Amino acid sequence: MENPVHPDSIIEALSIDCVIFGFKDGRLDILLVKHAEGISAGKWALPGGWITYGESVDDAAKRLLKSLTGISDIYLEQLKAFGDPNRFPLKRVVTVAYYALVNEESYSLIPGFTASDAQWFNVHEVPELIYDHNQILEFGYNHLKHKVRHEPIGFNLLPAKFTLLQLQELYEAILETRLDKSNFRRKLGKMKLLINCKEKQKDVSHRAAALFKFDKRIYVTLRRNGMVFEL
Amino acid sequence: MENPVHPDSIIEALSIDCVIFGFKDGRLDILLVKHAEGISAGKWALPGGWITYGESVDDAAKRLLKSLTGISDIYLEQLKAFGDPNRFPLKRVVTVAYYALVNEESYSLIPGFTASDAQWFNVHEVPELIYDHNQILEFGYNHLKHKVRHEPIGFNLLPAKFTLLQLQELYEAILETRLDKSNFRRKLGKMKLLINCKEKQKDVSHRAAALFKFDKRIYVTLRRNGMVFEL
DNA sequence: TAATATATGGTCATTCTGACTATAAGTAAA
DNA sequence: TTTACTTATAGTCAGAATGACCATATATTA
Repeated sequence: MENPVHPDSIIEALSIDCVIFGFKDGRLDILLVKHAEGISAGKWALPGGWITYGESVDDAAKRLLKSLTGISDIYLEQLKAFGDPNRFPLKRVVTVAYYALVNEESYSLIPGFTASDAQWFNVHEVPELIYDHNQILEFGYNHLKHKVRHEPIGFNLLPAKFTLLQLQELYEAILETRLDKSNFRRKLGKMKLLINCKEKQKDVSHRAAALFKFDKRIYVTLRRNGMVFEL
Repeated sequence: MENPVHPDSIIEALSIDCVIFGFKDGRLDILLVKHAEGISAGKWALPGGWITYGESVDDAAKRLLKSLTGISDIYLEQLKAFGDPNRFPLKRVVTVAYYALVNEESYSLIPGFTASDAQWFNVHEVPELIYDHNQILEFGYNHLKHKVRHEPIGFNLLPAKFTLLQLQELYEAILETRLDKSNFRRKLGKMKLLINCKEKQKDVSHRAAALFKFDKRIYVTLRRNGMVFEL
């Protein structure tokens, strides 16, 4: 009744790929790695790799993300399994895609041993990627657009303390639309999701804005019960 | 560069399981099959099986659902991959769960060759299932609850022509809540999703209600742009 | 001191919501 | 044939939310 294979050996038919979103200066970015070895060496791809027999699929996603980019302890959630029979050359591989939200400033990218480079790309200026990775990215972006309107997950893309304008620009970047500043604030206020840090922005050449953090308790409630972020 | 295995042989590490919801007489049901052979013979389970090298994961889900229950051409969408290393005995198997919405009356269940029985169970009276199938079911039910509030997918559970009360009872069953009849109608009316068939209900012992069908064009728009079904 | 950039708060007509009420149109029981 | 019962369908109304604005405050830089 025991697993006949070593827990460290990989499951040949299964891989992981991560769609990692970052946010900086009002732009929504996506993290890509350049393959250092294998059949797609030199090409850009979503960070990913193989699952072993000893770990859960979720754990594999965490491990791979960390080993390829140095990023850990972030919002990481399963997106979808991609299982077209011809999506991968050489053999049949189904990949389980994950998506993650990162505050870009908090992490310095450290390309791992199978990646020669790791870099942020504007989500609208992505190069051609290997296999079906462009499709996976597209799917992930659409998923994010939908999800951000019903759950307060966008905060994972911001630093711990942020201004209301930063938050608004984040939503504008994701949803590709312009929002009314005053109405946006009113809506956020009623949600009770934000806590005023009683601090001011620094080093800006205009009136400094108040800094906010978000209330994790309310966050849990809103995630459970859903919310409506029609802006 | 060719796949070294026969397209009909199965991918050992991957399976499919389907969470199939049905609706009848105001009750939300779930379809289960009783295994006829193998290590879990005699036990209830979600309908599922193995993926072959020659088919996509989506196609495998369709094939398995049809061969186990006789049901085809329905709303079937991927739910999530479940990948705990110990979820399946004997060997390491990751399963890709799908969920489907069916109008119960439109199909007669035909247990397939590896299932000795196929039967609808009230979603709140489900027996103990094999492996992690109770967890998968739970996940699927929560997913449905969320999704039904942002996309007009509930209609897949109803017959082609239905009354407004039937639609309301469907939402009440899924969301486990009571809704105000008058407000429900007003909201549906504004959505422009329903088309009056200009027909009346028959064989009821009270005033007959108008029958409606739903507008597939509006449906596509609402799925794309999202909607809010706060009732 | 003026120009300008952003912050922050407020107005107001319109629409939406939730809780109710009222009437209509059928069947079934008295 | 009248009455009871069931569901259908329409309407009311106060309060909340929305979208498009406007006004003022506070900071830096020319």
